[in-house]
Amino acid sequence: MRLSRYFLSILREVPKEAEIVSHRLMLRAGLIRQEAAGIYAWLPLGFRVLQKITQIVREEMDRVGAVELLMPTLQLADLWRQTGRYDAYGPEMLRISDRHKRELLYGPTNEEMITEIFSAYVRSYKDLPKLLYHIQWKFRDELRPRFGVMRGREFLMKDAYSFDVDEAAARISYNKMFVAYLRIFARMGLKAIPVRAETGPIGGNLSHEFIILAETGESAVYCDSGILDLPVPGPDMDYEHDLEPLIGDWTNFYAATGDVHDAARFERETQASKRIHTRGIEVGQVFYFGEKYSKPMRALITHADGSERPFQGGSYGVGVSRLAGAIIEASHDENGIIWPESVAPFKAGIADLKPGDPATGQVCEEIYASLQKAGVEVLYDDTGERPGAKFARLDLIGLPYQIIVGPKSLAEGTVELKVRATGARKNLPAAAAIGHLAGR
RNA sequence: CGGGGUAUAGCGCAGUCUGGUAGCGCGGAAGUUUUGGGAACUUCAGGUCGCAGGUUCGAAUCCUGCUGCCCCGACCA
Repeated sequence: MRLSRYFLSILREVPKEAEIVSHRLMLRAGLIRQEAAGIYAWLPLGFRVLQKITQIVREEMDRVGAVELLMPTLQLADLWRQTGRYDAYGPEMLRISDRHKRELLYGPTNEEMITEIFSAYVRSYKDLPKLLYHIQWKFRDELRPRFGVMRGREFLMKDAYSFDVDEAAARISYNKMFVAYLRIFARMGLKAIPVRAETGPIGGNLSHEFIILAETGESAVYCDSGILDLPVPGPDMDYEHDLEPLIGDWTNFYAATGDVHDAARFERETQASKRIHTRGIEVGQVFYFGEKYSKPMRALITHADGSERPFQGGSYGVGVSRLAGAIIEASHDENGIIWPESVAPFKAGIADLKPGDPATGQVCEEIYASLQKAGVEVLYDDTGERPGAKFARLDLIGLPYQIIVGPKSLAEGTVELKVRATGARKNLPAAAAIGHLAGR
């Protein structure tokens, strides 16, 4: 993409309303624009990031055998009345009525709807287990939205739902999702740790929150450093094997957020040298809830013995739009964002330091064409800005690599390749720079 | 929802106390000189001063009501 034809407007000054670093950088780098409290438009550069995050989530869901569908944002109030949640939910639910005075709501979640859909088609134990998911915008009318997309009112979520015949089977589904989550966050360059979460009135111990570590995170985190060194399963992970031992590895270490932290237990279970106290951001939760929805909604499964029983359900959320902010919290410096390559809006930026000069222009064009041909996503700064402005802008938007083409290095037959994360630069011939980015 | 702020050009702000017909910086446009870490100068464009009433010869400024937005707390993916 040529920057001169793109739609990108960066801000030099910091918008006043933004308190935390990710919010400031997202506004400054032209990723988002606030349209109302907690409601944002995703500008082209930000939208690309959102798409990258979405795609990683999608790939990992597909890998565990989850099946994607798409449910609407608007739901009928009557559906929620079946579980009593319409009245229980409170003012966080955005209630709407249509021209016929029919009561609707903008969905804050979809358990009722997926249960209704599932039970309309599936009756037999032979059809289980099933995992379904969708990636959709949701709305919660937060009293006080803040932190940009980290806590908006409208937000993009991946919600997965599991359907099983009994608790033992449900646990298998839960474990699959647990492992998929480890992979999702690792692929985004994040250190994520599962933390045992409150399960509310349902009971049981099958709920974990996934916290990514970021020093500017919103909640305190206490954990055993051992959990940070655990290897995340690779893409060849066999999800059909027994995952209990693996889950055990990840859940045996002490890990807690500030609100549930037990200092005495922490000291008892963790050696002093391995105690870590840092901060983090919740980006996902996995949850087994049994018959919470299937029972009141009479979503019954016929078992082998002829009996009919509600299915055992679980739900698994990932805050997709929140992740965009969370990744920045975890990866930035004083000059701007440092995108992990997997979610970067473009892999590289090319800067022509002397726009109008035939020599630098031609080399830039060649590099641009070659990278495009090789399928490398690249943003070519072909504008007439001065070098300093181009450097500052590229650093701010945080593309992993910068190819800097200026008369100085060109006189020696080289261009400069800069790695955003480390600041490392080296001069090398254009062909070598292309080869480096295009992979062998 | 309690407490505290704030609203003036795309962004950051001054002007409000003491009423007199709107200003600065960034950003945008044009030109000249520049050109390896957010250039300098000149010129230009851009505002129903959040909205609605009221007081006044005259309101960004004073009064009343409303709304948006932000911060702290409680709450949350």
